[in-house]
Amino acid sequence: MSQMKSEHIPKATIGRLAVYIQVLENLLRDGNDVISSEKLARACSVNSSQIRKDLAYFGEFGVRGVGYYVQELITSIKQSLGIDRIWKCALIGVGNMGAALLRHHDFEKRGFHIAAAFDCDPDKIGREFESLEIVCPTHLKEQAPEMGLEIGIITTPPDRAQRAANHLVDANIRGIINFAPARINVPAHIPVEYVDFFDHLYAIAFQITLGND
Amino acid sequence: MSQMKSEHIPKATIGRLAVYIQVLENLLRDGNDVISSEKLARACSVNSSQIRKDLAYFGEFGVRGVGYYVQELITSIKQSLGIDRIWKCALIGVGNMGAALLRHHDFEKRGFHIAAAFDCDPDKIGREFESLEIVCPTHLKEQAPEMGLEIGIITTPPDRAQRAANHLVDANIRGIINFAPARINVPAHIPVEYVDFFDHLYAIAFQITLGND
DNA sequence: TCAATCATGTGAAATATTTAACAAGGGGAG
DNA sequence: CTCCCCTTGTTAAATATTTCACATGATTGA
Repeated sequence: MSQMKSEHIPKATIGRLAVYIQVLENLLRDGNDVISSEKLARACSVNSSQIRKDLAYFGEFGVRGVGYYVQELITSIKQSLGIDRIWKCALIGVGNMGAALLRHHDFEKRGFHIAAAFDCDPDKIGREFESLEIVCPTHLKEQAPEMGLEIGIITTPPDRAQRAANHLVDANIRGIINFAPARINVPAHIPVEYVDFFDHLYAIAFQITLGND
Repeated sequence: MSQMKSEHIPKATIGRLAVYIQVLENLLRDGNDVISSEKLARACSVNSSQIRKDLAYFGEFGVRGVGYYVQELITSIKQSLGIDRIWKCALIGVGNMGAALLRHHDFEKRGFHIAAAFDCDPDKIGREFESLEIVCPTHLKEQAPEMGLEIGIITTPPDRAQRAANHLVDANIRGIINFAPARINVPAHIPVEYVDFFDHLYAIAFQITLGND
């Protein structure tokens, strides 16, 4: 059980926890059982206090004078993030991006099971893709509770994103990942994350350009 | 020419500029010619001062008493970010993710042209994918300058990411996007961005879990 | 032309995050 | 058992970012 202190947790901390997991899993694969915040910090390119502080939001996972047991720490971080279980997801929009995500089997590996796929294109409805029958989004409201769908993944064109969001909200989904390049409006209690990897390309372009002025 | 003040620019600002572009382009499509920071702020779910301050790093793009001319602002932001031109990219690792990116034609639309694809798998070398011949990464060093490749995209398995990075560095690439779930080491003058959309899934899982404690 | 209005750009105040510094505590050698 | 070493967890200081508040300048209408 994670010994959670209920302080406000910076969003940046959550992002770094994801990095720590990644690095810790690679360390484990290489046979490291124990690691100090100092060494982990170097591997993640962050400050070691940062790591200790990030972890302190959730509990005390280390042993003074020793460091952190890698496997244990991975487990603790996953518990803290709430990814020590399977999350069932509904995907809306089986276009390029949607199809790519359905094929991308890492979802399962990482604990996110895409259990249903929706699309409003009549040509697609009824067809099977990656052993999932494509269903009309109007059925979301009835299927979501039946199937226990909790997270919605929007992969529609931008002008359909809001409609997809409405369907998800209506179906009582608890959180949304939006891959469509458009902002959406949903009730405040439903968290939304926007994914657009062009952000990162822009960041690189900017940094390169900056260096050369 | 962007009237750039050389102050340090927060990374978060770059991320928001990408959001502004997205929202502005949708506004333009809907026939809005002019917009105030206040209205844009609401559409982006940020504070209006934030927008004015973000833009102020790069120049003065608005008209007092009026607001911003949407098309002009888009152009100015793109200039500021250095994305008012085509960037040529080299992709390494034609697996699931790499193939998906090669098929994803938005790259071209957004000004990032994947001009060459590399993979060290002998079965893949020589084959054509999306009208690109897959080449052995050892040829990067000779092809990069010839073709003017500037940005490297790593889509290898995690244990191959560092080797891919080394090839890119050796070929004098100027920036790297790493989709592989592993940290890489490169000289400090080469910017690296890590892309992993599971970060966002973790963030959603965390926020949902938090709400229910 | 002048006043009234409006929204920008910006310096100063309020927050938030990161880093540094160290006290607290576990482990091992003698 | 005690002392010494090592690394954590945490408080306090330093930085960075965001928000507020308003002076500045452009536009419009009388």
